[in-house]
Amino acid sequence: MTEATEGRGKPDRRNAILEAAWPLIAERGYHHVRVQDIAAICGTSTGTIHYYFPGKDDVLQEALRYCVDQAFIRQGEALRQIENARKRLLALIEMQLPAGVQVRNEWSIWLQFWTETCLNPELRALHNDFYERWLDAVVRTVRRGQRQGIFRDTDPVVFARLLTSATDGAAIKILTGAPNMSVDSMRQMLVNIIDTHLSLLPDGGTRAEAAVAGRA
Amino acid sequence: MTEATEGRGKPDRRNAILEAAWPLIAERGYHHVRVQDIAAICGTSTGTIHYYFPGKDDVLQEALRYCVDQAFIRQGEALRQIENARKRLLALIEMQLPAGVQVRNEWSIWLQFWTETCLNPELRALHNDFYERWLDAVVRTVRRGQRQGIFRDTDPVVFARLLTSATDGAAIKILTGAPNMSVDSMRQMLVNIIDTHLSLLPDGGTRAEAAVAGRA
DNA sequence: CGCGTCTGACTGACGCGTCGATCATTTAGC
DNA sequence: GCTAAATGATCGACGCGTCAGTCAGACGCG
Repeated sequence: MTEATEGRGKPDRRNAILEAAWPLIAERGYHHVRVQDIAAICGTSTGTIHYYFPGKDDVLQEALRYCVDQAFIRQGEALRQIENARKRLLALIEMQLPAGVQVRNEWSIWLQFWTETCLNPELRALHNDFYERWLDAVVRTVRRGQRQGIFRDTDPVVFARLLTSATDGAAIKILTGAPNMSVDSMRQMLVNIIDTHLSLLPDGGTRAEAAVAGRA
Repeated sequence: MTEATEGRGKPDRRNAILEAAWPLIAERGYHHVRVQDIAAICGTSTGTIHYYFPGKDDVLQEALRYCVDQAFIRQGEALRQIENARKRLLALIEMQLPAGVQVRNEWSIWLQFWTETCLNPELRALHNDFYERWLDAVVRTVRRGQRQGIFRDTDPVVFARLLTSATDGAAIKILTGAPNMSVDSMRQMLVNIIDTHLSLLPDGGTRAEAAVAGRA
């Protein structure tokens, strides 16, 4: 795969194709994206797309990787300056809320990625590589909080399983337009999970502070 | 839609087509199912499929409805004889665990349904109709438990949001082959949610009993 | 500097396989 | 013998991938 999908020519053009491809996938869906559509957005021809990528599937898979990598880098930068573990978790949650178009599109990509992975086990390795990063981010933040003495000693892996499951499930509800879930109630639910499972105080601790930090 | 998809002829043949279609969708994916494939399983021709359904999309959408309805009926029957609210919830969870091929396929259908609904808002009404049933089942069971005096007076809707989100998220992890989630840890996680949010005792109550009932 | 050559990005019309849908025809039931 | 049910060859649209060709700029050489 490395040499097959390794781009020829200038990487800016190649990136332009990927940058055009992934929002298209997010909005129309993997199976409804035509090579012609990507070419049109880049202001180029279908031949050019095939000049940089062997086939349509390669464009789409690379676009997937591109999108996930971009998001991961963005999150990493945002978290770098936050020391307090609780605030890191809250910031992590805040960045996952499908509020803007960007994050909504990223969730759409994930949803489709899940579907394809479920149908085609060959994608599992790639998927789990991506997903593990996000899960590890939670686990490491919990451990940090426990070292800082602001979190109870809950099993970090078990907690991360719960938090990420609830996050994914809630995002689905929002994307599908479920009437009983909104961005606000998603935030509230996730913050509540943190309070319930990590807080030192039995009643859940500083809810008010959490809500404020969550909106930052 | 009503008259367009309303079947002609004997309903057994029509149902046979749907019965053949939905596992095919679950295993190969909506977009990879050919009319020819469905016909082949039924031991019939593509013409017959089009005799009962106007187009391919109609077959697939009806198959979706068929699958969801069947599952809902099955669950309703299983729950009918269970009086105790906690045992009802545990049974509900147990039936959602993607352990066998049947339930796995149903989750695959849901996953694809979510994806399509996210991409095509016209499906939202249908999707929310289906989803609401499952959410209501949880809400009503919680209320029942509160009337029975075995559940704390947590907000049933908020609780249902959490439980269903976590369920959906956990199922996705299992279907995508995530290394840190198994059927057992999914069960454990969901039972733990019940204990934490509904149990009368502060420590979570009868975990042992719950685990046993869960396997029934 | 000027000329010829070469390379490599880019084009877009076309071939070809695929698949949904059609419809003339056959078969079965009453 | 009439109607409903079922067939499957055939049509036509669609879209991926190919490939012969264009063009601009780099390069070498006198």
